[in-house]
Amino acid sequence: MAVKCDNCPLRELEIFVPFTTEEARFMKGFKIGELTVDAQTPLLIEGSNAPQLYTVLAGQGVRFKTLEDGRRQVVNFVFPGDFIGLQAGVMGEMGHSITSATEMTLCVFDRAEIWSLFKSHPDRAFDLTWLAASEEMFLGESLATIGQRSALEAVAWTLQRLFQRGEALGLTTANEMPLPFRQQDLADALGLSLVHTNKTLAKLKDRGMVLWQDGVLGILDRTGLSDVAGIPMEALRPRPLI
Amino acid sequence: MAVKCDNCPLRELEIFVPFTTEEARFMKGFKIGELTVDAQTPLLIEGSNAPQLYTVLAGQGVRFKTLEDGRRQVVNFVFPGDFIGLQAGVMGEMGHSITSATEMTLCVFDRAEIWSLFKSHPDRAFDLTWLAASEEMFLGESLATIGQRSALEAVAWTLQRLFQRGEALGLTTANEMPLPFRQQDLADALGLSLVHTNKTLAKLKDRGMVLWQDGVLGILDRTGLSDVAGIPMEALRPRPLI
DNA sequence: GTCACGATATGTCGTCTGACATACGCGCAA
DNA sequence: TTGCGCGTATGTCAGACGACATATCGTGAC
Repeated sequence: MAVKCDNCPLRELEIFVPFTTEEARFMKGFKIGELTVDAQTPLLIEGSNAPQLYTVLAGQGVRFKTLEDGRRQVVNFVFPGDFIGLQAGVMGEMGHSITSATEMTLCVFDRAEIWSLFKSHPDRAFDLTWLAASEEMFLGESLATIGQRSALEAVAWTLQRLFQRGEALGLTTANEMPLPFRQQDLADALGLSLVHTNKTLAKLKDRGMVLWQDGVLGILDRTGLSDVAGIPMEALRPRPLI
Repeated sequence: MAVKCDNCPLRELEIFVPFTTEEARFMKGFKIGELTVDAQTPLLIEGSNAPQLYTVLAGQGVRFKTLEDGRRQVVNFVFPGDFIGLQAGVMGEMGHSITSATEMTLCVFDRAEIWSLFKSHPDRAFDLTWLAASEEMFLGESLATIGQRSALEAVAWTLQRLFQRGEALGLTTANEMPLPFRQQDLADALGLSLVHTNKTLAKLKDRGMVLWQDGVLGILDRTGLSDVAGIPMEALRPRPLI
């Protein structure tokens, strides 16, 4: 890990969420610095109370829980703009771990400053709650996917949601986006075995719907994929940025 | 549905969260009234933007999502003290529906007042975020349960968590608590078929661990159940009340 | 009383998914 | 070059879970 500030991609993000000058000044004080980590680096650990919170500026990661016997559940995938450490920030304990999947650049905040945010910037505090509620909503959908959908439906649904997120973030070019995760990560996200996930992916590939190779996801048949996934292929609304 | 105020169980709840006089005055203005509904009454509908939010004063309910083809995923069970409608309150849209399982008494709030809460009562706004983060944490655990645990483990885990919640709320007497849900609700919560849920429950009953009959859950072997569930059988921390 | 309906219970059989084995390609180190 | 580890791919077999059928019990309508 090394703190650095060059080549900062923050400008990109400011396109999405324009700050007022006062807000910018406050957030600047809120911000401790920037952090760049390598791929496969643990950022936050389940059960810990991290003193620092992050906003992802670049790179991707994985949120996951580990059961006592080693089984792993991927709770969500982390993308630029995501806020990391909210649970530690308000509850004093993370419910899951977070690890980078690629090199990541993070905006670092001080946990103790959350209070001042609630006191002096209620609109930003509201955004924080919005993020938490949004995450809760997504987890509810994931629950429905894992609980109710078949393996084929679940994989199609997940790839579609990932691509929708990519589109909302401008990570896509034509019908492709970077997806630097392993099949094992997807399997752990869906509660499927690695082998069955692989075979299910092969089925979607055979049907000419998706192509996921070398860390790049390609959507070849949007409508077909939507039919299998059971949700319309529309883009997502933008999220507030903390 | 009928609004009434007699026989109000609010006193009970105030034991857990003492308000300052100013807070009490504010919350009193925040509160519109009380609502009592029969069992099996829809309270909030997925996708809707309810003008009113609730805190559960008495009774139990179910949060659930419905897929296009009718499949149902129970997201969580609702107990006294739970806040209902947060997603509609901050995002303008519910991600799941909520239906009462028993007769329920609810404290009614105005959705529009959430803003004033953030502006003038940052500590209460913080509690709101705490609740959202807490719910997110629980959903993460549920994901891990549905995704990773076997049917037997999952049922044991759920019954244990339900009993822990009951203990934290003072709903338990000795080793029993009211659990007015159907086996179908549990099945939909775990992504299992009704039949398999029934057989799994029978297995736990045969082992002398639990007894769930006539809306009453009895824990006969706490340590045995904990072993199967894979989590220690300790009580939960109290939650803030909105 | 009796009929219908919902919830729970239990058996049989089929299938979706997991476990295990094996193979291929690639990057990396000796 | 050779060997090793990691991720991906594919086949066979086994098991957990779902689908269907059926039965019991209690409640409510008539």
